[in-house]
Amino acid sequence: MLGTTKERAGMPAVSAEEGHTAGTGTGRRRAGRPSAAVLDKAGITTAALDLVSRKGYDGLTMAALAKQLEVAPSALYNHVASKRDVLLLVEDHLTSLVDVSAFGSKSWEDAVRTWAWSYRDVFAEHTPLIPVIAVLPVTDAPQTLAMYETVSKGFLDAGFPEERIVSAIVALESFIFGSAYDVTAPGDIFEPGSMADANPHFTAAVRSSAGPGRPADTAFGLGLEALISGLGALRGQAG
Amino acid sequence: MLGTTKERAGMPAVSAEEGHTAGTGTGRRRAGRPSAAVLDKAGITTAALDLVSRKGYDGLTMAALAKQLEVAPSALYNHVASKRDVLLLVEDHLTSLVDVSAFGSKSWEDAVRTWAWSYRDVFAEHTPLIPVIAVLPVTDAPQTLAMYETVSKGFLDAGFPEERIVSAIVALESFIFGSAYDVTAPGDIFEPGSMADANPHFTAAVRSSAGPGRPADTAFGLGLEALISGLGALRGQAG
DNA sequence: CTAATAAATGAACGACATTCATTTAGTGCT
DNA sequence: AGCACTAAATGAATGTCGTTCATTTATTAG
Repeated sequence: MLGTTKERAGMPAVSAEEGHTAGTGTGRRRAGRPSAAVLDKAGITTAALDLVSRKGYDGLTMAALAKQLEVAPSALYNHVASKRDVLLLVEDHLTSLVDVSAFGSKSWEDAVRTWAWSYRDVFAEHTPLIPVIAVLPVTDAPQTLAMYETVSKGFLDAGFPEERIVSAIVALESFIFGSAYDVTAPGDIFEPGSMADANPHFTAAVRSSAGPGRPADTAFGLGLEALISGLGALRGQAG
Repeated sequence: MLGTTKERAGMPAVSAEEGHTAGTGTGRRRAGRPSAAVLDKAGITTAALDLVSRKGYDGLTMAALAKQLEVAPSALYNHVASKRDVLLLVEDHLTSLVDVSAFGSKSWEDAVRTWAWSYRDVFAEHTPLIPVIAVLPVTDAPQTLAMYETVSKGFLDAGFPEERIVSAIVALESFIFGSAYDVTAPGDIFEPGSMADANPHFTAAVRSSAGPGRPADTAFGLGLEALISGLGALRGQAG
């Protein structure tokens, strides 16, 4: 019931832009409602993104967020119900950064490729969001919904049977989310170490797998091309 | 430096089995080292699994774990360095439940199918582990390493070029982890709600996507078959 | 004008993971 | 045997974090 009426994503003038310099402001605000609202969802979102980019997700605490916005932590709860809500705001903003432009201008294969790589790259920097996203109803995430709309239309126009589109997108998305983790994994994650002798085939496979570019990119490319050709075969079929 | 010498996974007699009845024991243990050790890694692992199955991952706290084992929370830190360590113990145990038996007895396609479904099913019940696993060096996880060994050998025997095996496994695993989340997602996660009108193609796709069985299973089956046929094409090729 | 609501402060709470001093028991060395 | 060292437990304490609540002040609706 709180904060439902006013806030829009229009970034109303100043507060969001100025607040997070967190600088040399003379003193604290006195208690009570200020004449101009200090917080809104857009400002909270950009402050959270800023904080994450500087301090990582460990640094994204309600207290740190409040400090950046120069408010008391409890003030945040007039605009979001929980920290999870903050993460949802961040997630929805990030989704708007995913490149869906190739749907409509390129072939289905190229469009999926562009979209998937972009999607993975965006969330590879934000893996702590993945457990939240994956169980998140899209209802509360307009940008996410917009992305699905564009992608769905691309699949439909490419001749996909309507009943299979959601499954195909979910399959791709699952692969994308899982792959986002790989990007941040340490390079030696598969080093068998002292147990190399007991696992000879795997050890040999690891040793011989070095190629150009990041291993995570190689694996992602491999899986993505497999999915594209496998799923592409559904086009033009009956349900 | 602590607890490195003695403990093995051999489940030494009683402690692991009896401890977690947490029942009508008369009183507290007096301070100081007990004659027979109360804790070991195997006991901690089974107690953690028990706790998770009864209370979920929210219920898996160091305090609750200690209570189940009838020790003080700080006693746990003589055997694990952190809660993350506990999660690693749990993860490695779960990996041993994944069915790799089809490698060696069935065709490569059938073996991958069996393995992948089993792997997904096991971790669908344990999604909070996924962020931990995904970045986890296999060195500390012998069961996990053993699984990779079996799968690697299966790929090699099926004619996969050695340099591609790790990438292929990573691609499959990424898909599996991502898909595990879907299983636990709410059924109405894709309901566009009030924004249905603004996203007609996606809304139509969602409405028409109802089929027999769980939606998560449909999507997983679709993606897995695509990956199997796409990756299977690598067999017998040069690197 | 007045009641309701929105938006801020600041104090407090309850979990939780983790650390530390202390106590007691086993182990290895001479 | 005796002694130092280490292992394994208790119990108290700490610091962080998300969240709630009473209170204050300003805006808005009727």
